[in-house]
Amino acid sequence: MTPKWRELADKLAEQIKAGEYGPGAQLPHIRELVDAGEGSKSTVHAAYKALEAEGLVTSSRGHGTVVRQRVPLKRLGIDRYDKAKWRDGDEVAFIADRVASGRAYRRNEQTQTVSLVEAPLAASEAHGLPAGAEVYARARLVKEGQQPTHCLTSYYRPEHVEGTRLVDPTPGPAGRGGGFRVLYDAGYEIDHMKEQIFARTATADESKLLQLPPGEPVVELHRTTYTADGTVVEFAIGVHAASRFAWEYKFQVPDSATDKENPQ
Amino acid sequence: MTPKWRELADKLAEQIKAGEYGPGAQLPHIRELVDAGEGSKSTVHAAYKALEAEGLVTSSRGHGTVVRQRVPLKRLGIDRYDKAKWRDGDEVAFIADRVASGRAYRRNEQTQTVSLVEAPLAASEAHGLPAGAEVYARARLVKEGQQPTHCLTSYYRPEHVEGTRLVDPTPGPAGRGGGFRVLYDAGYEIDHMKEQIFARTATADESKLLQLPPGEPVVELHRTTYTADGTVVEFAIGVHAASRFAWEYKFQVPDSATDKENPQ
DNA sequence: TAGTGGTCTAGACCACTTC
DNA sequence: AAGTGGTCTAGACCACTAA
Repeated sequence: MTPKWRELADKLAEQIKAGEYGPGAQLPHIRELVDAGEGSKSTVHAAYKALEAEGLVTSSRGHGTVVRQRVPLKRLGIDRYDKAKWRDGDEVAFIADRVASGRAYRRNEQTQTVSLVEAPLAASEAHGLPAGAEVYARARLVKEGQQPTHCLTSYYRPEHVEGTRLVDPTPGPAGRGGGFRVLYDAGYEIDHMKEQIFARTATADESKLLQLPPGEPVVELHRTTYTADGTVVEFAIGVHAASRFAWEYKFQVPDSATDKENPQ
Repeated sequence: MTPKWRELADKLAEQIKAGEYGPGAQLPHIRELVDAGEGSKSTVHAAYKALEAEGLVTSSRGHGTVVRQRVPLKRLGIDRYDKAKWRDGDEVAFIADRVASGRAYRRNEQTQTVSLVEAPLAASEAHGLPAGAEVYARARLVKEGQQPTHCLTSYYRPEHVEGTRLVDPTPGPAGRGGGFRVLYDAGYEIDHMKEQIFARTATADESKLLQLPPGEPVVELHRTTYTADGTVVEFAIGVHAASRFAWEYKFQVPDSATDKENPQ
């Protein structure tokens, strides 16, 4: 037996997908549907909550229930790390990202804090340090206009960054060229990377920080950055609002029969 | 004002994280908490639903509410496509996956259907076909024991696969070596790939198919497979239960200043 | 102040599982 | 039959927004 609220939710979802309610359109008010005989207030509310969980609508008190705008996914390819962007030019990496994607840059779209902390487990493992070793953590919250889109925390070994402007706790991007430029100037040129990606629902804290509706998925990205000799110079953890990003990777199909030194 | 059901859910979540309720443990029955003064049945139920949406517990009628087992993330690296697995050996690709990860293979863990369909938009674009062109769709649902973990639909151009055993609608993997082997035997050796990844909440249909609690995140994977001359021979869309998989990619940091023919 | 969604209750009833 | 979670109602009340 499919519940009544499910049937109502499916009916509305179909109407939304059919375009009967376009992005930004108001859905019928809860009390209207109650009067129309769709069930009690709790039942209609349950249907609306399901639609919200499925990412189709957002509800807010005083306003009503509105069909969500779908922001186009920002595609993240590996050219966002192009050395030319942060080594040769004056651009800060993430500004280059904005320019490339045709979005305007505004000040205060990124805030950062730097501090010496006990490394989280994943960070100490990536750096090959004992559990609980101290590392520098550079945390930033990145916004698109008013709306936070993701937060990113980089972990550095103290001996790699002490004395550089990376550990200067000034808000804003880490100066010209960003973090990779600072490492480059300190003699650590980045060479290759490993990215690990998985999705989960946001914790209560993250929902608040990224201003997400409860239950929204986030994508967690673990990025390990190496120099040519294999030294890990940065390990970063990003938490991204899943609705805003897609990742893209291109690679050769490996062949262990002929390719004894396969990079992966 | 944080609602009563939220407070109860947070209290229980903390107890779960503290290990007071280990994996597999029974949470108090709804009616017990009602009697204990935690609120009405609906209120306690709302708290339990929240915990379920957060992936901490599963409820089922007749049984009760039980703390979820955390299955370790299966890491998907690009070696899962290793040519040696499907070209040289007898292994079907996904069986090789199981062997590599130390899991037993059982029959009927994959079902498949093959049919000639109108290409979905993403598939026609990937193949460079006009919208609505006909393609072969090979859809399979992959399970881990009883539990479905992901579904995967491959789209092929008719001229690439007609007359091969790929379009023979027999359940089970596409014979020895799987789909890539069939293409190889037909003269299309795969060479490189593009994978696009993003996360979203499951639709109602997917929740049912993958047996996920409502609101669970899924990861959608778009895979485009090319031969050496750039012909697209397969475009696949996968929908994965987010709690079961992580993706891993390694790559060189690009440098457009020296590397004019950058692959990405 | 009026209208919106959100919470909560008490109790009836349903669907499923186990005994 | 007994016990589990799930659904549904009718109505009261709360929190927030807009005019």
